[in-house]
Amino acid sequence: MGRKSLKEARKKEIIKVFYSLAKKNGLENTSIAKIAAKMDINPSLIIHYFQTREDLVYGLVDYILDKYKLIYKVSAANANDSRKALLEIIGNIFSKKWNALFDDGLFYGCYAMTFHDDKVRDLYKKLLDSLREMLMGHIEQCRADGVLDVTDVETLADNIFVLIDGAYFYLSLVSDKAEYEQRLARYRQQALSILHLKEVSEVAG
Amino acid sequence: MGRKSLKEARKKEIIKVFYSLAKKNGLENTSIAKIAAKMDINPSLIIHYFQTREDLVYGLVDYILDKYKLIYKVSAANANDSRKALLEIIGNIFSKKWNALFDDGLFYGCYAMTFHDDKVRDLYKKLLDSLREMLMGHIEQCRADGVLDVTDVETLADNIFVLIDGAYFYLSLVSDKAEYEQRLARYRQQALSILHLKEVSEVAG
DNA sequence: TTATAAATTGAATGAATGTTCAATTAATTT
DNA sequence: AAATTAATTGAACATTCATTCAATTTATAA
Repeated sequence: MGRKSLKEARKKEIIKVFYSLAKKNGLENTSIAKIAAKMDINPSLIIHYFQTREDLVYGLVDYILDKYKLIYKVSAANANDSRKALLEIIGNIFSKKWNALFDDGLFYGCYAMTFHDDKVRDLYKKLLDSLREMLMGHIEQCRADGVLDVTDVETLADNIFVLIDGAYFYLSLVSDKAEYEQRLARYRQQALSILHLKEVSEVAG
Repeated sequence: MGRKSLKEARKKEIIKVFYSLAKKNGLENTSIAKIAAKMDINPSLIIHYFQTREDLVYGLVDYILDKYKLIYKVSAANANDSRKALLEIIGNIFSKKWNALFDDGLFYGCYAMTFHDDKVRDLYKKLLDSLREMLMGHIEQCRADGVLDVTDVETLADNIFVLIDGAYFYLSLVSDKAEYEQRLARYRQQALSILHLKEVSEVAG
């Protein structure tokens, strides 16, 4: 009885427009009214789905973190080869795929919110911790398969994450394309070096 | 003739209040009106000194980056001993001094602005680059003094910075005090290890 | 066709925003 | 004391903001 609910689909649409506008103009310059204008709908419709702007922002954070997670995804082709899986992840992280997949500006913009919003902080913390767990799992698997010789898996994983976060922090300020790619390649090499892995051949994506 | 100008002193006062409010409530929740209310002055006075809110924010960014720079300052006592100087810097960076000196939340908040504001981007880029130059200078001096055995000074300095930025990115989400300090100590050790320096004794601060 | 439930609109709200301008107060020099 | 310059106030501005609520449109099931 009654009309079919479009709730979830519509919410996602709204968040996508929110994302694209905030990517262009910044989080603080993106209002509900502007999102509505871009979608050619009434602002009150956005409030209808997200009760407050706060909730809308939480939705955006969820969306962003979901995208972020994708970078760590291992393709089916490499799922059963622990070494290839690890190489694929490292490859994805230090590649243009990163930039294609999502916007660093928004990632840092929402990250800055973690300092004043406990919910956002929890979302970020949980995501980052789960990614660490995931990477530790892969490393552990490599060790079990005799591919890697490690004693402290957790520290090793942490070193990789420090490298990632530190690398992109400065990289985001490098506008020269050549320098950007050069650095990216160096950081990838460094990651492989930390893992005592050598980049022998192409890895399926 | 006429009244003495308080301009610079007053501007600094305003920025300090801006800083403290933004630290507590976030950059986007801190308006000119709120700053004025806190100072018990008229909002138009703030506009009188900073013509637009934009300029006010630039003032804040300057203020924050100046504070940031202080962490890399070497005390007079260690200025002539290249090894001690380097140890002091590393010590300062991976210590509570960092948090005492300034707020990471605002640092990241302004950092997020770099993605949409060219001026802020330039300010950040120039600061970070000048710090790299500075560290390279110290490392170079250590090499000249036979304290350090390095070939590629620039890469070495970059590795240190990646460690710093990567470390604090995750650290800012660690709320457990014990874990925080434990990690901090480990990252400091790692920095020293990268530099092939050993932490022998206390260093004057 | 009618009942129902969700989607959507539209108008209105009050509060807060940054900014303006003229008027006033306060300090300093001649 | 008069002139001068800066500090500061106070009132007003148009905009934008998130949010409210009632009314209307649209799709689906009975």
